[in-house]
Amino acid sequence: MKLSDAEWTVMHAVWERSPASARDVLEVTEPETGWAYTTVKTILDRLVDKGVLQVRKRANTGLYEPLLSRQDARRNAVRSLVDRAFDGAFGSFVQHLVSNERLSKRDRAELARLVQEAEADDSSPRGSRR
Amino acid sequence: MKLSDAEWTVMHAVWERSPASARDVLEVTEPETGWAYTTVKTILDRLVDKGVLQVRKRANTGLYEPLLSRQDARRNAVRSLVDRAFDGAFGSFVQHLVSNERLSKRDRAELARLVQEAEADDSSPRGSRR
DNA sequence: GCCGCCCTGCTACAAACGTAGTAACTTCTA
DNA sequence: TAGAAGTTACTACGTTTGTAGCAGGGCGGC
Repeated sequence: MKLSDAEWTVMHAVWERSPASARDVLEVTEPETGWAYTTVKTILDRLVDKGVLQVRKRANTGLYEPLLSRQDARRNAVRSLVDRAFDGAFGSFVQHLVSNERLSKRDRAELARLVQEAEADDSSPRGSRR
Repeated sequence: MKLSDAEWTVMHAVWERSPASARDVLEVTEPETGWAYTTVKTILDRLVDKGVLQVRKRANTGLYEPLLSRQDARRNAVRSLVDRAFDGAFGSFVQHLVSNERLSKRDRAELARLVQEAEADDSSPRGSRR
């Protein structure tokens, strides 16, 4: 499932506040976006249509909850980027990151550390996942 | 500059064949996309409008050349992803990659190697970049 | 019980995108 | 040089996205 810019913004708010009313979302996003209440509402509705949010009625107010985790959304986004821009090759992507993005020293250290950790973790028989 | 899916596809072809005629692009993309000639033409024109391609007339045929390198396009795309999905935090992005994307053992090794390389390179006084 | 406020459900509308057709013009080629 | 074949310029049209207004219905306070 593909999220647009505005949808990402709303989703972040929902992930943060879930279950969140439209007003909750507005409160979180308004400072950044200056959106009208109904704008938020429209986006929420579209997200429900897309099946990525679920709505539960509490009195006359809808409470929205994610059906897609932030992590999964991120995974999708990364995959999509890799597909569009790196011809689906995760390797090229990684290579680009390390050689063409300016990682701060800290990022790089972090990256190195995490790689190590992941490496260590690798013995766990978690299965291969396509 | 933000590229759409179709635009990425065309750009890849142009990067590969530059300077490329519309027909060149069609040849490259057709197997994948099944596009009509005019579809390619439309996208090329839009890319020229966006200022990311340049066209030079050769006889009655336009030859297109990138004004944006693949690398820069990729950088933009990565930045945009980080902004949308990771709240602009490159660190979280990197963290996500290593802990939540399934890197193959090879990717991971690659990653580790590249990190090291980059690290070694770091002594060059290239400045800090915001 | 009534009123005001908030919420929802619809509608709207311009820009971007995906995809393509048509007409006219240019350029080989026989 | 006239027709064939390719190329462009323009138009088109449905969908998605960004952004929001309006009208009507319900709920909480007085």
